[in-house]
Amino acid sequence: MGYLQNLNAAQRQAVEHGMDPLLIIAGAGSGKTNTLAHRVAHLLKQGADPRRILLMTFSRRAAAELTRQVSRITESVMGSGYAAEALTWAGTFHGIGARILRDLALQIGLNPEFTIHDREDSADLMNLCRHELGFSKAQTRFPAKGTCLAIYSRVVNSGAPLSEVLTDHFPWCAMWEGELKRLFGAYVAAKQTQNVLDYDDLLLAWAQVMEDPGFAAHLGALWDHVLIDEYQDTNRMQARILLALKPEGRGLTVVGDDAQSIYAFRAATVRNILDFPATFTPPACVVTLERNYRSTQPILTAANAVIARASERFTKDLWSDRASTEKPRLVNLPDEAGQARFIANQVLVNREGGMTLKQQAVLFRTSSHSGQLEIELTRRNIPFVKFGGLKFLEAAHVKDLLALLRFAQNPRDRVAGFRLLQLLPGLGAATAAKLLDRIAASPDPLAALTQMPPPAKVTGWEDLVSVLQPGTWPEALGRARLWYEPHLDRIHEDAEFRRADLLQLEQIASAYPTREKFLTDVTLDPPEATSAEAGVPLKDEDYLILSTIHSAKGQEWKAVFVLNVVDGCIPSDLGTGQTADLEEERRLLYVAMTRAKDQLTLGVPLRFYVTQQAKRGDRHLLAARTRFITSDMLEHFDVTRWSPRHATEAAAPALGRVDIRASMRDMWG
DNA sequence: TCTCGGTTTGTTTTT
DNA sequence: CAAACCGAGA
Repeated sequence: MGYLQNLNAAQRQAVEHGMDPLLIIAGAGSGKTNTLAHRVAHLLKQGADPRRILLMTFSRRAAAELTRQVSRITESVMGSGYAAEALTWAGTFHGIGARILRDLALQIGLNPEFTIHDREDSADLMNLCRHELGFSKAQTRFPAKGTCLAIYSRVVNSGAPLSEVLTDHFPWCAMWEGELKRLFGAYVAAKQTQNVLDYDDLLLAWAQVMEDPGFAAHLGALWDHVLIDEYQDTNRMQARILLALKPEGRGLTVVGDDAQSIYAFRAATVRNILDFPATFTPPACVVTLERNYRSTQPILTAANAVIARASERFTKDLWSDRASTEKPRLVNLPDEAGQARFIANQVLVNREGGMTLKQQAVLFRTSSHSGQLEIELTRRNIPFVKFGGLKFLEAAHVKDLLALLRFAQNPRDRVAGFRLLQLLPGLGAATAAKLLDRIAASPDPLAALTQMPPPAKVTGWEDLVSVLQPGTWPEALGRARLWYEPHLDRIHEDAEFRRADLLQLEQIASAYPTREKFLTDVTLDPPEATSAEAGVPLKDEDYLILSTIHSAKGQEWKAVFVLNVVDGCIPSDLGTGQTADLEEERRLLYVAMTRAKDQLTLGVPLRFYVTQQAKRGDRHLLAARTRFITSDMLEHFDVTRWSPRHATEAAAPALGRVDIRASMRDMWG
């Protein structure tokens, strides 16, 4: 078994473990994906049927990475020609849920043509209900649509009663409990009549299907092996589903690390991991991987020091035999602009030293923190790609076109219809609502729309009706884009950039066999960035990675920079002082630090300019180093100060023509 | 009833 | 500094 030679004892134990339930506690960089991939390959080698393996990961990207590794290993073991594409059940909980629900739709009282709402769509629908119930007119302010949805989602995902969720997480909304209950009732009713599901429904409906012994047995029998990655980020409902799938735990493997749990805000609970062993009799086997293959020991020492202060903790310290004399750097900087210039300098220094841009990443707590840096990078012609933050789907023009497709797919989808109809000049909210009411009352909404006389004072009605008629895919999308074209020009100043996005969307969509498959996939796994942003490089070019810490999960780079390691950013000051929230912020910093292989740099800007002020104003606040790095931990860092004041910087040096020695001198100037 | 312009508000993280 | 909201004019 040559392929097992590269594994250490613990990894090997995990790979060769039999059918009994197994929990793998895998610290950061401990070869988790590799171990999981080897286990799958090992199962296949032993004759397991790839179509009877269910593989659920946190993100689509993780699923793709895992399947890639599995196929690499199986090919080396069993010779090429053994395709890991046969792993037909690999994806996210939500993606798998959508697939199961669509398959079973007719048997569980769902219309199989259902469409899926993303977060913004759900918030819009919540808003419609909020208006209909008259809550938006209340004399005291009613919670905003996003807040309402967050509360609803938390109740569904945690399984806790509304009152408890309110007092624990939304105390300022507690006075609205009665209204919220009514609102959520209306929201659920609206989803059902409109034949739409939101993200939470994909899990909720699945969990409810599992309550039925017949369906539970049927689904449980589909798979011999069920493997779950990032188990620390699952919530109670997901655990329920899993348990109903494999009540005795046979063939069940879960992998996770409680120190990296950063999705509690989405009702993920570490209890899932902690309680896993004792759920079964005899208890599940636990394998712990604590040898780190990623980072140098000084980086791990610092990260361990940070996580050691966590109030509750279950995994041990990581260790590595990658010695290094280079401690992680903690750099004090005058302000955010200085931080941006420092990082741009350092990135170029690394690059001159032979590290490509792709081997470096800048991480931050919230998407907006990278604003200054993006400006600096653009100014210096350093290409970058940003993960997390503004999504392709959130751009108005993309949403417009998708609304058209979704409405064609499901004419009862009120959110889509509402948006679509108002694109026509002369047609506003009131008219749109009236039209939608009328077609929703008909058994065949599309026919009703088609036969309807054009509303007065509205132009372009006939074109809209004709583009909604059924057609072949993907030609229908081409027609849709052509229809949208004049509206795009009319609505948006920068139509040119946006047109490129729509072409890209068409490109992506043409790879799908049907409109329904495309729509499902695009909401569950949206493309990352828009091309409207400046300086988006081509795929094969070298570029720097900018990412939120959340989106950086599971990834690694040679050099990692963390922005704003300052109280108020990490931890975010929105955390309202709840200890549980605070602990999550600590783990967030830990996750960021453990992404680095060779070089780790934490930026601490001392001054923040307040955003809301008169132009050229000088209101600012002084920030302090994050509370998670106390002064007694500073021995693990190389603490320096950098100021651009004395730096005689050349105006926007182009990439490739950089005087390293000068920039190194300037660094400490 | 629609649109436009001014005012207010609130602002993570993601499937 | 956006986006949501509100009120006046068309």
